[in-house]
This record gives sequence, C-alpha cells and structure tokens, in this order.
Amino acid sequence: MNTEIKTNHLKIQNTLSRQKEIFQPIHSPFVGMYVCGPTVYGDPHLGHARPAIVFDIVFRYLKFLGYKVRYVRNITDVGHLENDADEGEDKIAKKARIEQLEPMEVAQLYLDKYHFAMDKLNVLRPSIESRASGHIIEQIDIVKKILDAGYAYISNGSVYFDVIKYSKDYHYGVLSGRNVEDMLATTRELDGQEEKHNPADFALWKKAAPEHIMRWQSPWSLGFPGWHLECTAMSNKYLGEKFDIHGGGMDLMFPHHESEICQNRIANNTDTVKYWLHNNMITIAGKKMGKSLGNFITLDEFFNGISHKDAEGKELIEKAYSPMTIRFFILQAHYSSTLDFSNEALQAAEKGMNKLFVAYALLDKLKPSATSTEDVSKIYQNCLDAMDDDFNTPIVIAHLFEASRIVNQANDGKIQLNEADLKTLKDVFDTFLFDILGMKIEVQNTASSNLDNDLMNLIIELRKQSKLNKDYTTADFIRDALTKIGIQLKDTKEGTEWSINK
RNA sequence: GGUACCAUGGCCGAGGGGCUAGGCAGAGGUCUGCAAAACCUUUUACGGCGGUUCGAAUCCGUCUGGUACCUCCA
Repeated sequence: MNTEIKTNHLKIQNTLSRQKEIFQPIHSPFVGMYVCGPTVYGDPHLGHARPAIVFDIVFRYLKFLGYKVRYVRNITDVGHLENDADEGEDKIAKKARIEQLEPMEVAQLYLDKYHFAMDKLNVLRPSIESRASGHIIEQIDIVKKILDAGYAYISNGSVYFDVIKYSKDYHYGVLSGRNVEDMLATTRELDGQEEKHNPADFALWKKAAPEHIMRWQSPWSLGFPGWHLECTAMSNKYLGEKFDIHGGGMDLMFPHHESEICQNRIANNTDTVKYWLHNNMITIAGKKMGKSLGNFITLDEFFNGISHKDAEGKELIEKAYSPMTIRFFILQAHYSSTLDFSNEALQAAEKGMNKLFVAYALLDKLKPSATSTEDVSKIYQNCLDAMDDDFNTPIVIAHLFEASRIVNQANDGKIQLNEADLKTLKDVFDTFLFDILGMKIEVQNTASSNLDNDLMNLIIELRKQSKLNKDYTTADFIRDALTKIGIQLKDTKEGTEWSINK
C-alpha cells in the first residue's frame, strides 16, 4: 500500500494508558474503529449527539489524513434491561408492551428517529451499522469460545463470565482502575444474583423469563445474549481480532468496556483494542443529561424550540436551536471535558458560528490585492496541529475565528490579501470548518425565490429614495417593520443588504 | 465506602512551570442620518491552605466542593 498519509503526528488520549499516544494503526493505511451506539428505545437527546459528533470528527479526520477507515457502530435493539424494572425486563420488550407494538417495531421507530436527528446534525453514517438482533449467532459463538476456554460457567440455563478466575490470570480492571477485591468488599446485594458464583461475574447468556418476549434458541436455554457481548461479537466480526480504536461514552467504561476487554482477551487470546477513546458527558446544571435522571432534552425539542418543563415548571430551552448550533456548541468543548448545557452558552455558540459563516461568505466577495500584509499560511498549519493534538476542536475553532477576523479586516480595507491568501483562507474554511468539523451552512441569507428577491429589491429601492430625500422617518419605518417580520437590513458601502433572521 | 476524574474571569470553554487562547456578554472608540455589521481598545482568572522551584494557574501534598461509575441503564 502506498497510500500517502498526511501526518504521523496524530496523538490520541488512550484511556488504557491514560496518556496521549502517537496514533499508529495496526495495518496502515487501514483503520478499524468501533463505537458504542444507541439503544433504540427512546427519542434521541442531546446526550446521544455528543458521542455521535465526537466520533464523526474522528472518522472525518482519519479519512482526511488518508486512512481507509472502517467505522462500525452498533444499534442495541435487544437484551438491555430497565434500570428500575423489578424482574429484569428487557427494555425493548417493556416499551413494546406499553405501546402495544412489536419489539422490532419499537426499535425501528426509534432507529429511524435517531437517523433523522443524526442526518440533521450532519453526522456521517458509519461504514457498518450493525444491529445486535442480527448477530445472535455470532454472540452465541463467543459464549462457546469462552466456555471452552474455561472462563465461564453455566448456571440454570444462563452463562456467566468467571471474573474471579480471569482476575487470577489477567489484569482485571485495566481500563477502569478497579480491582476485584474492592468490588467484592463493596458489592451491593441485588436480586437475581444467586445464579452467579460471585457477584462480580457478568452474564454472557441469560435464560428468558416467561414474560420476556425477545428470545432466541441457544445451547443453554431460550434466552438472550448478555449485555456486553454484542459489541465484542460485532467488532470482532467486522474489524477482526485486533483493531485500532474503540470509542464510547465515559459512562460505559465500567462495566461495559471492562467486560468487553475480558471477553476479547479470552475469545481471541490477545488484547483486541489498541486505543480506547472516551467522550465525556453533557451536563445540565452540573448533572449528567440522561434518561435515567429524566433531565434530558430531546434533539427534536432543540430543533423545534419546544421543550418540556422541568420540576419547577420552567422551560428548559428558551428558543429553537438549529442542528448546526448544537453541533458547533459540542465542538467548542474538547470531547474529554464535561460540557455544561445552558441557553446562554448555546446562544453564544450560535452567534459565534454565524460569525464564521458570514466571514466565509465574505471571502468570495473580496477583491485580491496585488500585495499581501498577512501570513495566512500558518492558520492552516495551526488547525492541523490542533487536530493532531487529540482532536482539539476548540483550538481549531479559535484559529477559524482568527481567520474570520483577517477576512473582516481585509473587507474593511485595513489589511491587504493577495489572491493566494484568499485561496488559502478559503481552503482553511473548506477543509476545517466544513470537511473536518462537518459544519454546513443551513440558513439561506438570500431569498429562495425570485419573487422574494424582486420584492425585497423594490422595498430597498423605496427606502433608498426616502433616504435620498432625507425622509428618515419613512426609511426607519421600513427597516423597523421588516425587522418585526424577521428581515434584517444592513446599510453597507456597496448598498443595502438583507437577510432573514431566524 | 471504593474506582476514575474535575474545579479557570459575568457565562461557555482551551492551555498546562516563565510566552495574548477563543467565543458570548460588559465598557469606550472608528464608521454611519441613525441603526446593524465589522474593526480597534479595554475591565474581571486560574477553589482554600501548605510544599518543590529563581519562578506555580500549571508539579507534589492536603482540605473543601462537584461529577461519573460500582456489574442485568448503555
């Protein structure tokens, strides 16, 4: 393979080593990346947007660098249980009974909603989007492998991973820093654990209770796969026994990813994942936004500006926020930091984003100077360096603001940019803002139809006549009236511009 | 209680031993009939207490506060 890779300086924070490591794919130029996707049993909310967007950036940047990336993201449509359900009821099954739908119908409904929201957020579809329900056979195969290796046991039709045995032979807790002794000392008494030899063990296969309607035949019982197995089965199937990146939310580190490491180690007899990446949570008033806390805001609520009220009867969101505002807001924080939601922060993001878009649009209108007073080439390199430093999108955005300031200064005649500079600046925006950060201009500043344009030109012409006659009362009346219906006028040297405010 | 991590100016957020982060908001100015936009200037900072160091927001200790996870929520 002689594909050219544009950098060898990409560093990524590996949760496994808790350090930034130079990214070196196992089989360059190919990169395998697996990311934990959504459980499709509820409306997609802001918490879903973060990992999707974060790993969309990783996907886009690796491709930009010249890697051939296979990005696999799962859809969990089986086997996960309600937190507060007394009898360990399958999440999908529970919802199905409530709504009188087939489980797969529920999964399909929310999967479609998820896709719709992600498309709006300009999140690229993964190379493979694998569904847990479509990989039951693969999951059963892994259970067999682990049983054969002696690291699992059958108990009353269910199969459990033997964590105690594993911890004697391997380092249990490499990812999360936990050790088995502490866990045994502090474990809580939970129902349904009598089948386990040890509370630290986790299920590989679970026999279905009578009311459990999602079930499959297996050598052990009519049941469903354990909760950490699907990711192991599907990542192994599509990316192999060793692959480069496994991503997901920080909340998945333990036990989900820790269990995956155990399963992989025994099933493949190797350390399957080279780099573990974890995105941090979106918080609201300092608390994780999640379904279990009931403090989540769905993406549709953001897009439409209609939110449910919180416990004090206060609206959670003040206005509609466009998908790109949400995306920009998320990218203004590094993926490894918590990001606190507030209306003020979102509105700040919206204004900043529009500023970049306006500067980009201005680029096409600038006339190149014969000479240049600026060194714009370093901006491109600065953006590249920021991305190479563990996908530091806030720094990239800071550099883009610098680029927009230069564009505006040139527009004001304060500095000179030659043709090459303009091309470089356009390239900076095209490459980083649009290709890598995945932003897109969503609001048309000009009219969609000729009629709108013609009417606006007529109104602007009338106002111009008023101004020439020094009839500012009429001129201001026209401008104010247009403002009221959401149209903003700007008097510039070249004439009056108009745009539609959201 | 255990494990992992966090604490930066009015708000959101980078950075991480000496070098302006950035955005939003505020103040002043340039331009304009007035606005808007843009540009220029500008105020507010690294939770408390110790320590290491010529020098700490950055390293170490400790205290306080907060978050996530602790195995059938992904």
